[in-house]
Parts: sequence; C-alpha cells; structure tokens
Amino acid sequence: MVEVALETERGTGRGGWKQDPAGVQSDILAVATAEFAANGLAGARMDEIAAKTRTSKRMIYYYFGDKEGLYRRVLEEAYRKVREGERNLDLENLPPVEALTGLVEFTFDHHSSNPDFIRLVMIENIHHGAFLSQSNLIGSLNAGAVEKLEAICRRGKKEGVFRDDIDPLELHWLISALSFFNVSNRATFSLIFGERLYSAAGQASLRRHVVTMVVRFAVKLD
Amino acid sequence: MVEVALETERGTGRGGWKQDPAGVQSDILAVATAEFAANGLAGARMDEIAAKTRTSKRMIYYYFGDKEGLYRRVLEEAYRKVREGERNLDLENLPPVEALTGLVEFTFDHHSSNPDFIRLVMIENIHHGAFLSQSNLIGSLNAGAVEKLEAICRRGKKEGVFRDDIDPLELHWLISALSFFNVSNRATFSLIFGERLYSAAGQASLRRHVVTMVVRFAVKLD
Amino acid sequence: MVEVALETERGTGRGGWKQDPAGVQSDILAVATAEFAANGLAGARMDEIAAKTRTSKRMIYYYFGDKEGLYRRVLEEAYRKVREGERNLDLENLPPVEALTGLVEFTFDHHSSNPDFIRLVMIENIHHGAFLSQSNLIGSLNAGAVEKLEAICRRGKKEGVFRDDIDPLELHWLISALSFFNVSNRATFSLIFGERLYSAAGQASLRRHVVTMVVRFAVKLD
Amino acid sequence: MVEVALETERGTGRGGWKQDPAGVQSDILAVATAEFAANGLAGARMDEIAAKTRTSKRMIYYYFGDKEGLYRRVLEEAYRKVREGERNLDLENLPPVEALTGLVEFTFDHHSSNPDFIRLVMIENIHHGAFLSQSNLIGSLNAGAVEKLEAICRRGKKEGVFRDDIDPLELHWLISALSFFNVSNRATFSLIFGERLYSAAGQASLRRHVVTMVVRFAVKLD
DNA sequence: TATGAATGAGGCTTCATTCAT
DNA sequence: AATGAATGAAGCCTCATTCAT
Repeated sequence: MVEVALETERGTGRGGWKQDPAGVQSDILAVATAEFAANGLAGARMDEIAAKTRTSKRMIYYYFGDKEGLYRRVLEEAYRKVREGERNLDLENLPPVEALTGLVEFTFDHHSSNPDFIRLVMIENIHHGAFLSQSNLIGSLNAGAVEKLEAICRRGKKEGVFRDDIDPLELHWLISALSFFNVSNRATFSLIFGERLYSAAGQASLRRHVVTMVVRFAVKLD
Repeated sequence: MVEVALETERGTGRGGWKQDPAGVQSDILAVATAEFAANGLAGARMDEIAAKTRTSKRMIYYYFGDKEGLYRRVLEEAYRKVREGERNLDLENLPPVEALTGLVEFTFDHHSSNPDFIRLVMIENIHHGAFLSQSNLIGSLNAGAVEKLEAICRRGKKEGVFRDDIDPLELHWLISALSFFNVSNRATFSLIFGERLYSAAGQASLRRHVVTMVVRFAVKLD
Repeated sequence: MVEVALETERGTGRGGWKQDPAGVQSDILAVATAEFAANGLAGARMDEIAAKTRTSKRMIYYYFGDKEGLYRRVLEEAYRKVREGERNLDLENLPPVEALTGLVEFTFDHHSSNPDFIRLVMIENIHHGAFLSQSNLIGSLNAGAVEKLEAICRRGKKEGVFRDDIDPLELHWLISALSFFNVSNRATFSLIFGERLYSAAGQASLRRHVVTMVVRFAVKLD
Repeated sequence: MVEVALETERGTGRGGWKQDPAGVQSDILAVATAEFAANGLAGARMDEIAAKTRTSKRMIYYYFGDKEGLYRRVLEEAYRKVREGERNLDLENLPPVEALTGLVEFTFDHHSSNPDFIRLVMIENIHHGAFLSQSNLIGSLNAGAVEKLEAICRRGKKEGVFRDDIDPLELHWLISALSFFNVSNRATFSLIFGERLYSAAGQASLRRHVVTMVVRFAVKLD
C-alpha cells in the first residue's frame, strides 16, 4: 500500500511526500548532486541543499548522517549511474575496429553529456580520492569499465588487426583522458584560446580526431 | 625595482622580514598557493594561510584585499611561472618531428612536476574560470603556449612531413589533455584501476605512447 | 500482579517482548539507569537509550512521558532497590557495638558495590534534588535508613555502652559521608593522590578505619 | 599604558573592556564557572554563558577553543584558587593536636563556603575525571594538599601524641570525605531527613563532631 | 501496542574580516 | 608597515519529541 501511494502520490506537489522514504532520499540526492557538482564539498551549503529539497534539513541528517556522508552517497550514485549507462552499450557483435570506434565515440559523448559527473570526479581528485577510497563500490567500478575494452582487444589481437602489445588499461586511460579533459577544462581552455573548439563544429572535429588517434594507436600498421 | 628590494633585504635574520614588502608578499603567495592547491578556494582557510606565513593575517588583507583577491593573485602567479618555464624551451633548430616530440615530452614532464599548478587549474575550472576571466593575463597566456606549436606546424607542413590540415590549437588541446589528465585524475584512476600506470615504468610507457600518438597524428602517412 | 505477568511471559523468544508491558518497562529502566548514571540527565541521549533497548523510542514516551519522567522513575527505582537491599540486614540480635559495626561495614560495602546508584545520587544533587523532591517516595526512604540506627542507639544507650548524647541522624550522616565519598570521588582522588587507597589493601584499611572511627565516636569512653 | 587604561577603565560599563584580554578572559571564566557548576558540562549552554559575559560568544572560542576547553580551564582555575586558599593557612607553630584541629576546621569551612568548587568536582567525577586527567596541574595539586598533614603527623608522632601508624593520606581522605559530603549531598540529605543538620546549630554540631572524630582517630589513646 | 519517518528549535563552532594601537 | 584582539554572520549538526500508519 505504501508503494501504491508512492506511485500515485509522488510528484503531486507539497504534502504528497509524507512517508515516502525512497522519494525523500532520491530527492535529496538529486539536489545535493547538483550543489556539490556546482560548488565542491567545502563550497556547498547544507542550508542551500535543504532549501531546494522538498524536505527539511533535518531529514538530510536523518538519512545521510552528515555533510560528508551525503557527499559520499552523491559520489557513489554518480559513479553507479554512469557505469550503468555504459552497460547498455552493446559492441560484441561488431568487428574490433568498429567496436573500438563505437566505444570511443560513446565515451566522448557520454562524458560530454554528464558534466556534473565530471565535476564530481574533479572535486574528488582535489580531495585525493579520500571519499571514493572509503566506498566499497571501488571493486565493481573497475570491472565494468575495462571489461569491454579487454574483450575488444582480445578479439582485435586474435583477428590480427590490433597490435599484440596493446594494453587495455592504457587504452582506457587514453580514451578517458581525451574525453574527460574535453569537459573538465572547458572553462579555462575557452578563456585562453577562445570558444572555437567548443562550437558544434569544433567538438565534432575533436571527436573525430580522438577516434582516429585511438584507433590508429591500437591497430597494426604495416 | 621590487625585485631589487627583494634581493637586498631578504634574509636579514629573525626580524628581517620587516620592511621587505616584496618578500612578505612572495612569502604569503607561496603559502597561499599551497593551501589553495590543497583545499580549493572554499576549502582554504585564511587563518591557516596566515599561520603558515612569516607575517600576520592583517598583512594578507593589506596586500591582497580579501580571500578572492589572494586567490586571483595565486592563480596568476601560477600561470605566469608555468609559462615562464615553457619559454626556456628552445626547439627552433630541430627538425619538425623532433621538435614536436620534444614539445610533447616537455609538456608531459612539466605537468607531472607541477601538480599544484594542475590542481589550481582544476579548481579554477570548478569555478567556471570565474577568476581567470577577471585577469588581464589572459591575452598573454595564449601567445606563449600555442606559438611554438604553430611554428613547428608551419615548418612541418612546409617540409611536407606534417599533414596540411593539422590545426595547431587542436594539437595543443590533444597534448594538454593527455598531460593534464595524467596528473589531475591520478587519485581516482589509481583507486579504481590500481597504481600500475603510475609506477615509474607505467609513466614511462604512457609518456612514450603519448608522444607516439601525437606525432603519428601530425605526420603525413603514406 | 505486574510481577506475575512479568514472570510468565518473559523470555518467550525473539518476539517474546511484545505484549509484556512490565518486561518492556523494566528493560527500558535498566538501560536508562545505566545511561543516566553514566552521562547525567543532560548528557544522556534518548536515542542512545532507545537503541540499547529491546523496544522502540516510541515506547519510552508511551510509558514514561518524557525524558524527565524517565529519569524520575530511574531515580525512584534506584532508591527503592537500595533500600530493599538494606532491609535484608538483620542486626537486632547482636549487641550494640557489634550491630553498629555490622551496619557500618554493610553500608561501606553496599555503596561500594552500587556505583550506579551513587552516581545517580550525585547527579540528583547537581540538580539540587529537584526530581527527588517530586517523588512521593521521600517519606518512606527516611524510615528504612535511620530506623535501624535508632534501634541500635537505643539499645546501646540503655546498656550504657553508647554515649547518651549520640544522635542517630548525625551518626547516619557520618557513616554515609565516609561510604559515599569513597565511591563518588574515586576518580579525582585517584588522579591527584594515586590509586593506593583504592587497591584491595587500601580499601580494606579504609573500611577498618571507618568502622573504628564510627564506633569510637558512639561508645562511652571512660 | 595598556595596564593604566586597564586599571582606570575596567568596570566602567560597556565599551571600557576593549583591548583588555586578561579582563575578558577572567570575565568569561567567572561566568562559565557559575554556569558549569550550576548545570554540568552537558547542561551548560554556551549561549547562556556568552550572554552573561561582557563579551561575545565568539571571544570564548577565541580564547578557549571550544566548550570542553573552557570547562577544562574552569576546572583548573577552580582547583588552583582552592589550593591557593589552603596555602594561606599557617599551622606550623601550633602543637600537633591544635594544628590538626585547625586544619580540619579550616577544611570543613572552606568546603562549606566554596559550593561551586564542590559541584565542579562532583561533575568532574561524573566524567570519571576525564578532564582533570588532561591537566598538567595534577602533579602540583597533590603536593599542597597533603604536605601540611604530613608535617603535622610527623611532629605529632615525634612528640608521641599521635599514633605511629597514622597515614597522612588516609587522614586526608577522611577529612575530605566528611567535609565534601556535607556540601555535595546536602540537597538529597535534606530532602530525605529534613534540614535539621543544615541549620546553623546542626552545622556547628557536625563540625565539632568531625573535628572530634579525626583528632580522636589520630591521637594515641592510653 | 508498536514502529519508522519526520520535525522545529536550538546547540556548538567556524568563517572571513575589521578594529585599536 | 605591522599586530593581537575583536566581531557578526553563517556554518554544520543534534536534541527531545511527535506523526502516520
């Protein structure tokens, strides 16, 4: 019955949220994600987060303990959602080069459309990964991320189109670097060198180059 | 003139910092750089900065106005020093491919050995470049950075070894991305995928790959 | 009647606490006694008490009204139990001096083995007895405690071994002071003067002295 | 000059306290002593303390760090003042029995007229001496307290009027217990047994008895 | 009788900044 | 040019208690 109420009353405006723990929590997390991504851990304000929430400040502490607890959960959820998005990508039936191409394009676009996630990762790196290191998600993140690349590399090597000494992890680093920097350093890069690379055409061009570079790095040249 | 005062009065013992405005300022800036790089703008504490300084909190406000003023100056000095380091690099007499190789290697190493600068740039990007945009350094930063690449590209194209459609700015973006990410995301990357790529051997390998990729991207393949 | 329910329904397994009001209440009181004794009225936490209970926070409010109501009941129960312990002491058939000796020894030991009670009394004194004064137990507490001493004194005077001007209440004050202080101030006394008086030998010696002093104070010296 | 201003302006109402650190601190300590003695560590309110002060809440944190830091200082000052009061007592020229009598009378009266100190010690014992144990005053407290008794005992034994097996520390424990309990447990004792022992006559009687008991305990009976 | 969710008021503490000398 | 003292505003968090079911 609670669940029914949840389904029917959710989002019906003030008052409809009572006794909907899951709703309250996800509401808080959504707001907090935006605030932390926008202002960092130290810069975010609990009052501000609470105000933008459908509940009270008290409930944040009820469910998340304290500011760091909330930040930790925000970080975990962000990683989880992103990895979940990656899981939907099916490249197993493509030939290695096309699979790699697809993966790079996907990663580039995926980063591009998840700037809040990128910002949270930047913030977490500012903190030397202190909070991610406390999460027991760590183990599972690894798996999903490189597995696909490993599979592609294996097939590419077996079919003789990829170099034998390709290291999937290095490849992953490469793809990540190019896709991540594109989002993370947009502000300063634009300020110093102009917006050209961030126009639609500029981004399309960069995307093409990134794919080219990565593929050319992986394939056997003869 | 300021530098003269700095040279002559510095180090006159315990009370020797009095009456040395330049020395006081550079002392404050050094401490503040470390603190802002370590904790971000919101995370840094004026008290902490003052305590680690040879002077008092009052002097910080005297010379830099307020926290943001201090941060702005820290940011500017950091950019200035890094660009200054780049200026010492002389590649004009090398053939294009070797020049490009040298530039990439230098950039990779330079980023690697200036993590505080990287962190400041990350922090500034978190703030959407709000403070860098106020600086009148912006115009000059552009120059130094891409000029060398433009020269190399020009020569490379003239000599027929570089592709004709190579865009020096895109090339700069590429080199920066790979060099920057290597430092900026070390914490989270290591946590998720282990320290392997950050061992001496791992870094040497990445460095080689980065050079390979960039050069292979620039040169004409036939 | 309450005790009957308590005896028959208690311990019927995991969910066995349901429908056992007396059991629930004594469970709460036991936990609350420990918490209040450990942390004082202001220092104790309702959440903490509830968490250590087999029931929920709601039940505490249901049975005891509020924090002060719970504290009041804890205090009353503590006094009641201690006075009950005293009731088991039978000294009527001993000669006055031996009876007094026995009473002092018992009091000294009884305090020593009920530190939580001592702490509750300390706490109540910090509150100027504000809660004890609300209890209608007050009248009955008096009785038990001094009655025995009065009887002993009466016999001691009649037999000519006690001084005629001995005041039983003063005697009680004396015995209480020495027995109470031994427990109440153990922490600070040990810190300042060392643990010597609180070793087994030290306590035995103090106990002997206390008996000696009190008896020597009561008896007629000639 | 600062000191002059201090002397002349102190206590001249609002505004006269500026730039008088010592005055500010002792003002805070006086207020805090009363509040902690009245309400305990957990029960005292920083806002309440600040309000009764001539300064602001902020200054409390400026000088004492946090609530526990303030409490610690209050405790230390309380012990220091009491021990200082004891130091003024000169018993060296009296014969042993009179000296001991004087010491007991003084202790009884001193405790009686310093109820706030007694309450602070009670509170500290509730906390198991956790804060006193952090103080480096501990060593010095010991000395002052028992030294006088040791001297008296030495002389008493040498002159043959005191028992040879008298332990000055046990004697101190005895005197303290009786003097302390008289103040610490006044509230509950009065509630249960009436105010009789706390009337002027009652206190005089108790005082006499305490002296009698202690002296009779120390002297050689033949 | 029982429970998890919810809450308003108020607690402690910290911040960047300014004042008086 | 320099310093310790001082500050108001705002930060994070916890408390006893009640509500909805």
